[in-house]
Amino acid sequence: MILATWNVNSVRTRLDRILDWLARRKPDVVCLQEIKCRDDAFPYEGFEAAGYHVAVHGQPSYNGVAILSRSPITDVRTGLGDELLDEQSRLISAEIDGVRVICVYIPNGADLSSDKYPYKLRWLDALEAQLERDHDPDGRLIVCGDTNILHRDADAYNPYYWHNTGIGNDAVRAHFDRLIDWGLGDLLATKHPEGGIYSWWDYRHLSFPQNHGMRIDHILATESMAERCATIFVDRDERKTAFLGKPSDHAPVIAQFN
DNA sequence: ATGGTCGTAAGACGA
Repeated sequence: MILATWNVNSVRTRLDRILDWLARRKPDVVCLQEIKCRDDAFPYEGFEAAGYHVAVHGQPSYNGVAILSRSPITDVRTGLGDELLDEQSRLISAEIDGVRVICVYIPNGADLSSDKYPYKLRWLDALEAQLERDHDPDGRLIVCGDTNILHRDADAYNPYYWHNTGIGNDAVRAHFDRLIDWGLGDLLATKHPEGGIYSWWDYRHLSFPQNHGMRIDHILATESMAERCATIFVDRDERKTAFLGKPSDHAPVIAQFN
């Protein structure tokens, strides 16, 4: 099974590029974030014609997540069971071939003085509660998406810049630690502990050509899935403008499981 | 290292 996660920054603007990528990479499961459209505006037809089942949890303008799968999707669930947090569409999960796949778009958090920062902490609390309540670290589980968390200094060009922000401060890193402690492995960090591999580059400041990026898109998995992971990489070509036109500011992360 | 870019949707706002 090939599984990918990709913050596409608008699924409608990026549709042709995503379909071209699906044809080339042939992933079995794709978790999309920032689709930025309502459920009824999602381009189902293109993905279904490409052979994918689709589960969507949309929202106009901001946020929105979806799962694509070659195998049938069952038991779709959305949100965190918290009225305030579920005003924003940031979580969808489904059962696919006996694996629970949770697709997340964790809040950015912004500056620590912003009210978006406590919102992020509340969101992470609720995610951890959902794992405790509904899932089993001994089961087959993948949690992936745009986590908006810089977990290790090795995962950013300039980690110090992020240390006093909602992306990389100690409190947010401690939340990531708790996900690991619960029983999730960071598959890319396990395979490539040296770091220096990024999944996001700011649109500004020529960040991508200079490789001034950060790894904030993760594929986390319980041990029974982690041990089946053969390869994992960031598909950097999808961040290139010259390749197929306007890219998202994120590149896909792709993992292959035996 | 963040004025400098995007997407959405029609002027900011979020990232």
